[in-house]
Amino acid sequence: MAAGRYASLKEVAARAGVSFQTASKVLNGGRVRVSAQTADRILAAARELGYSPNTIARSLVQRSTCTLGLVAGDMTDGALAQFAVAAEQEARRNGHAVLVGNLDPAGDDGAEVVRMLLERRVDGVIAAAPQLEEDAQVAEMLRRHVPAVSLHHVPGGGVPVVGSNHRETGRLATAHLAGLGHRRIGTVTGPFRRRVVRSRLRGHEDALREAGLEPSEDLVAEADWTSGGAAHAARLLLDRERAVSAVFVHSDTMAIGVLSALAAAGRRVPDDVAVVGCDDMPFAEFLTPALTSVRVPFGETGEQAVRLLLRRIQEEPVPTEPLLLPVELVVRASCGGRPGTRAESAPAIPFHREEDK
Amino acid sequence: MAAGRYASLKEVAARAGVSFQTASKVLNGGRVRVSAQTADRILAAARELGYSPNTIARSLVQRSTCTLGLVAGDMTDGALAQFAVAAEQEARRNGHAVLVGNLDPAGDDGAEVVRMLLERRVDGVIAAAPQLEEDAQVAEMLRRHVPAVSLHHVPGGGVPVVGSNHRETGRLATAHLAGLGHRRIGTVTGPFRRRVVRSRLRGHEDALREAGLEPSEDLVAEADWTSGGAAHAARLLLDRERAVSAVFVHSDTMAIGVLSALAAAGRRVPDDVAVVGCDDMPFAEFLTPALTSVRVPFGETGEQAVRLLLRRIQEEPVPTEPLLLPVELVVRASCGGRPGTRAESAPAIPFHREEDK
DNA sequence: CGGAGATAGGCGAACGTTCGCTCAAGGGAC
DNA sequence: GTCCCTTGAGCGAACGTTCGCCTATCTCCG
Repeated sequence: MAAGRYASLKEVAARAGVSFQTASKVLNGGRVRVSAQTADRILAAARELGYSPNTIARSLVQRSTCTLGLVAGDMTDGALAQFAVAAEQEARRNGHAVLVGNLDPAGDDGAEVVRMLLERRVDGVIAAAPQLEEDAQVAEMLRRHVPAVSLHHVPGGGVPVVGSNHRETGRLATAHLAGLGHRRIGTVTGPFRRRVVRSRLRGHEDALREAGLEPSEDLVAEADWTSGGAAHAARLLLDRERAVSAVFVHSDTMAIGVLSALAAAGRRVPDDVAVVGCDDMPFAEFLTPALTSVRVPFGETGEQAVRLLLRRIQEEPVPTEPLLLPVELVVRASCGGRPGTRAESAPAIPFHREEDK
Repeated sequence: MAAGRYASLKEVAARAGVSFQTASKVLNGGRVRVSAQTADRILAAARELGYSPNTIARSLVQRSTCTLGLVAGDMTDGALAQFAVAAEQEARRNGHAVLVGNLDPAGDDGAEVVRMLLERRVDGVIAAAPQLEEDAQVAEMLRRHVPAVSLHHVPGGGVPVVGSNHRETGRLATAHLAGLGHRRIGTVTGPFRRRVVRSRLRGHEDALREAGLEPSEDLVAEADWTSGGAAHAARLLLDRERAVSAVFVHSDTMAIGVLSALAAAGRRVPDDVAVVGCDDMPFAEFLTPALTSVRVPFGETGEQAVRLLLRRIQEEPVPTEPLLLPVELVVRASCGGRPGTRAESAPAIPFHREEDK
């Protein structure tokens, strides 16, 4: 019941008959000059007492907690969860723990969350909360006080960005639809105030123009990343433009809502309307019909973010341009194309243009 | 670039012309006897230097980190993510941070993750990883070293359990299907080795018997919580028992796979086969057809888990029986019932029978 | 005018480490 | 037999707090 007290170095040392500093060298220090005998005695004593190093004390003297902070936007979104899990595991492989702060949906508590992390003296911060991409106060805190990396834009810069190629994501999806002969291609987007949304929209328009089509506001419907919001937006889109024959949706979760709205409107997918999502969540393949989607490497992004952050913490030089991982189109039944084919985004990492991210 | 060093109490005190202990009292201590003048000077100095208390040092002397550890199974599962976010926010409201460790899918690194948390001297641990429900080593670590609460069974007990009423979940879903007149009711489950699965299955069988039906192994298909696994299991189920007219699926994510398999087999939902899921994920309402589901209060569970853990940390007495939150059936189109109605699980919290959880 | 009590603030110790310096003993080379 | 070097281990200091106790000054009362 009462949590057993932890044995300290002093207790271990006493039991082994050495000074606690010597015990420290054996148990936690690296290379030291101690006789094998003494070392064995110390190790035995530690084992018997169940010694567990107190990293708090260690942090104090070493001025490093081996802990990273993760500022998370909406973790219930599968995409961010994939990122976060991969990031934590990569951090742990490198001896670091991860302290998580989940923002409220509006992101109003960004400064509070970052302050919490700073007071706990995290060695670095990963910002993964698009709600904060225009938050100058948080940006300033990250710039001034702690090494950081971000999944999204940080006002004023100074924080390396890791992510995927959002513009290419939009381009890939819509180019595929255009390539199938669609002329009236709509899109259901996330909130316009998010840069990721504007980037994907730009890619979407790139693809339209490449196909000789003119972007039209009537074919764009803004939603809020939820299935419900997307269903509503899709209804608006169908009302405005009955001739729409294809839709690019900014996330697979929203695609669920779009499919729902199309079914309710009596449009068959893909016969009447083709649909392409993005993220390529695990469930996408099992929607009805199976959803064509642009795969975004969230897990790999999480690992890269941690690696970059650890390098920054070591004060190694890090690239200043955003590191954008490539995305790939996974074709399935929902667009009426030939399922099974994949189109990878051409360029390798890293990308260099700010407007891509 | 170089992370600015943090100002210490000594520096603040020097600037304000007081001893650092006095500064400590004003800045971090509670009620102290200090003149308003002095306090102002200290506060001003702290503001000017951007003082941020070093909670590491505080933790060392107070022997409390105000940090909780969360051992997470599969965070990419929306249900656990809801739990984790609510738990973290509740912890933060109470001045605690949350350190997360994500298990590998097999859960083989449970002891390693818990050790990492213990070395960081978390004040308590929340176990939310069904992979560990038979892990005696982890159970022993939790029991001996730190206050803990668990979302699942812990071998040997001694760790309070918080969760929802899984047996009732199964009962509610299947009773609804039976009430609609179905006689051949199948179920696609999670892995049998998970207690939650066996509990839900027991509830399912309860409902069958209450309706005068005899449970049959042929109507049970085991899956792995994924859409793909569920699709496969559903195909097996249809092969074994072509007469099945209703299916209870152990999660909404798996229900996606079941709907997919039914569509592929040419069975219409709900006309040919009725489907009920559980979890009531946000997307459930927007599947085609809208999915009837048993709502499980993951967020509330997370909050309760944290409250219980904090009480345990304060050494307040906590109930020894599992705290099981009620679930409710949300009826939608997929079962062919009358959408919009809800059936709440009758009993209030807490439940007392071990086999319920 | 003396003493008690309140008020403001200082001071030493402790928390559990790491780090670098010191010191004793032993061994080999001359 | 002396000197030096290596090896093994001890020791003090520091990291930035909190906590309890101590002290100096002031106020008020008899």
